[in-house]
Amino acid sequence: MPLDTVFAALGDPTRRAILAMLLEDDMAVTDVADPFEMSLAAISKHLGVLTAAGLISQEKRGRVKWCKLEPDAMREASIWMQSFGQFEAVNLDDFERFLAAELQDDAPELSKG
Amino acid sequence: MPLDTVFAALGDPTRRAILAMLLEDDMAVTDVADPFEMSLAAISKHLGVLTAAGLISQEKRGRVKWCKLEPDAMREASIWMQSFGQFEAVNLDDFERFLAAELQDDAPELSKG
DNA sequence: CGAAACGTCAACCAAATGGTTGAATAACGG
DNA sequence: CCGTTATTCAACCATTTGGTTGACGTTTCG
Repeated sequence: MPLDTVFAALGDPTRRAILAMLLEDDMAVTDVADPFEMSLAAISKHLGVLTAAGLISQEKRGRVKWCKLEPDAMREASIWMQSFGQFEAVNLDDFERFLAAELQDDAPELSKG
Repeated sequence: MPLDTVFAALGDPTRRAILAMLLEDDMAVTDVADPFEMSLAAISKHLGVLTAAGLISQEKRGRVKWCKLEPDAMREASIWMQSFGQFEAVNLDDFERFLAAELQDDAPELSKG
């Protein structure tokens, strides 16, 4: 069941941090591991979990294995959550304002004040 | 970290099934357990996990403990996910700050529009 | 009162998870 | 070729997870 693996994968803060990093750019395994205070092997395992969940893909070029975010994998899970529609547009006003500010210029200091 | 517990809770199919049941109506623990082929104690544990994650609440009236869906708990997780699927352009740091601010003032009116 | 229903607790178990280390494999680069 | 870099594999370990059973406290009801 993809929902099982996707949600389980997202349940770990290290893996969410990895996804956040990959949001900015594709990365090699070693570079993904760099900011973390754990072994490369541990990160390699986390990447395996993310890959199994379909949240990222890995492609080997030469001796470097590139990790790439696969945002589509979250779609099903996201849709499942939204089916609990009761929780109503998560403050969509605030969210849209956030997005507008975000997409408008490069680095808005929105949390300021 | 709420995201940890929410995602981890959602990673189990039994617990997702329970949430789906509670979508229809509040239920007593025994009735929640009924359709499952596992012990009442096991379901009780699952309900504990869901409660710890804030995804449901439990209120005891008489000898019956009623379980109620708390859809708000999914908001943060849902927003987090949507940032990947649809809004790759957002700055994740800003986004985390937005989330923090958003959740700080206690579930701003989400009642339907 | 005494029995049954509701639910949790405690002890236990197997399997999965998240981490470690050290050796192994593969590809570059001098 | 040989050393170095990139990554995984294998074995191991501690902890958590998801389940079981049986005993236990409450509340309801005949």
